[in-house]
Parts: sequence; structure tokens; C-alpha cells
Amino acid sequence: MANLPLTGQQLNAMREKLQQSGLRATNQRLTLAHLLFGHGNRHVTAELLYKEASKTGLGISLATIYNTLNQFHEAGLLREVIIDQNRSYFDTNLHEHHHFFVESEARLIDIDEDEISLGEMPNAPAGFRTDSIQVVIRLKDA
Amino acid sequence: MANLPLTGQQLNAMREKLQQSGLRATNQRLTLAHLLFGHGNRHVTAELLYKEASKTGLGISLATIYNTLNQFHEAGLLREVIIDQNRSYFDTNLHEHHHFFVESEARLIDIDEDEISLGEMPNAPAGFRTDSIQVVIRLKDA
DNA sequence: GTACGTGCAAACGTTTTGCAGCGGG
DNA sequence: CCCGCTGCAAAACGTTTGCACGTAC
Repeated sequence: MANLPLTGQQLNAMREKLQQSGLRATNQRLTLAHLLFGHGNRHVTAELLYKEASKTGLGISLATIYNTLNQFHEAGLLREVIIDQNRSYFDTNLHEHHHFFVESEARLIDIDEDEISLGEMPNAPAGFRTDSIQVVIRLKDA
Repeated sequence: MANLPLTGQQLNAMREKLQQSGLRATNQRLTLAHLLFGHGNRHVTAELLYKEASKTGLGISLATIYNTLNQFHEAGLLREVIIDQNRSYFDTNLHEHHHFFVESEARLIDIDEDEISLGEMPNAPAGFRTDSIQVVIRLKDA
């Protein structure tokens, strides 16, 4: 246990969140949960989170980053955003919303709910049901 | 040259298409172009196209499939659709249009233009311009 | 104590690349 | 004839997995 880089208060909030999802509150998960959920809405890749986690001093392996992201995703704590062929993005904002994607920087930007409205959307073909609707606006440098 | 599995007429149409794009009309490209563009609009993965190409008798390698898909894409003959983390899709329909994605089958379905209309779309943030707008409706089995 | 989580390294599937030889123009 | 294309094998990349050890509960 030793010295997590978290205050007791932050730690308890994350511990509760994990337990509610049926996940054990390990040091690694607590630290990653804090990085993910302790700073507002975020879009993270495994690579980015790995770099951040490495700075904490806890040696968190890349495999654990992937495991944890997938577990958090399955537990409904993260949304996956498929937008780039080369890497997976996870979004801490669980509400249905849409994204700009800056191709030159491989960076995601939330689209403000006030600035977008969908028009007529088709029904799912027979035999299927709509799971989600995703709008991606790809941006190039002006 | 020998015996391409194409008629002279099909061959000439594809040859012209390639030359207009500044690509040499090699046997492999002619065959792949015919598979891609000779049967209406298609959504192909490298894997699928490789299987089809293998049946022609011309030994077309997987590397050439990838090279060709990328070259056709760069030449503007194909659109890339990023929708699945595990493989790239290329669409022969060049018009801006949208897709259903059947998750259980990893299959793309075009959304009929009449059935969808976008509402209000946001302007690109300062310093960027909108490159494309993509709507993906993910489907699960009913 | 025990079931679950972690780290490591190796495996995986897709895509890209280096290079020698081939073939289109 | 020459440069670009092709095929092969190997590498590269992000991601997953098997297994021995560690740790939360």
C-alpha cells in the first residue's frame, strides 16, 4: 500500500467507484482511476495513460493499462471511441455525445451539445436494433 | 499478360481509370480494380479482397493488396471508413454517405440518402477546417 | 487462505517495409 | 532499357494472453 500519490479523500472516492463496479481496489486501479476520473472529462489512449502512470513511481505495466482500460470499459466506467485505425481511445464522458478528430494531432475534441443536432435518423434494418449513433467530424489544419 | 480473367471491354475501362489516376496498368491492379469497381458499390477489407484475388489464379500477394488499396485510396478511387478497430474498410462509393455497422458480423451497410438528414452541424474550431462528417449507426442483433 | 490482479515476455493479427527480380511503358 | 511494381519474408505496431508471483479481502 505504502505511498500512493493520492490524498485519502481522492482515494476513498475512487475506492468506492471501483467497488460499486465489482472491481477490487488495487493500487494500480486506484491510481489509474484517479488519473482518468480525477480531472474532468478526458480522452485517453493506452499509450498516453501508460506515460502518465509511469510518472507516479508505481511501476504499472503496459499490460495492466490495457487490462484496466478494458475492465473499466466493460464495467461501464469508460466509453470506447473508434476513430483512429492505429489506436483505441477511451472517453470518460459517458453521455452520448460527438467528436471532432484532429487528424494531424490524433486528438479528440468533444462537440458541445448545443452546437450539434441530428436530423432524421434511419431505423435499424429488420433483425437489428440501434446500439449507438456516433458522429465524427474530421478536421484538417486550416 | 496471358489470360486475365477479364473481357477486353472490362479491361479497357479499368486501364483507363488507372491511367487517369497516374497508376500503371499492371495485371494485379487491373484485376483488383475489376473486383473493386466492376460490381457496383462495395465495402472491402484487405482480407476479403485477398481471398477474392486468390481465386483468380494470378498469385496476388497480401502485400500487393495492401499497397494497391492504399494507392487507390491516395488516388481518390476509394474512401476509407474507420469503423472497426481490427481492420480497415474501403468503400468504392465516393459520395459522402453514412453507414450502419453490424457489430456481430463486422459488416457495413450503406444508409440510404433518403433516410438520413443531418441537423445542425458545428463549425470547425479556430485553426481547423472540416474535412468530412461521418455518421456511424452501430447495430446489435435484435 | 484464496481467488483475483499484476508483471513479464511471448504471441497475436493486421499492416508496413526492404530488397531482389520482373514487366510495363 | 529503365523505373516502378511485385512478391516474399521479415519487421513493426498496438493489443492480448499464459503463467508465476503478489495482494486485497
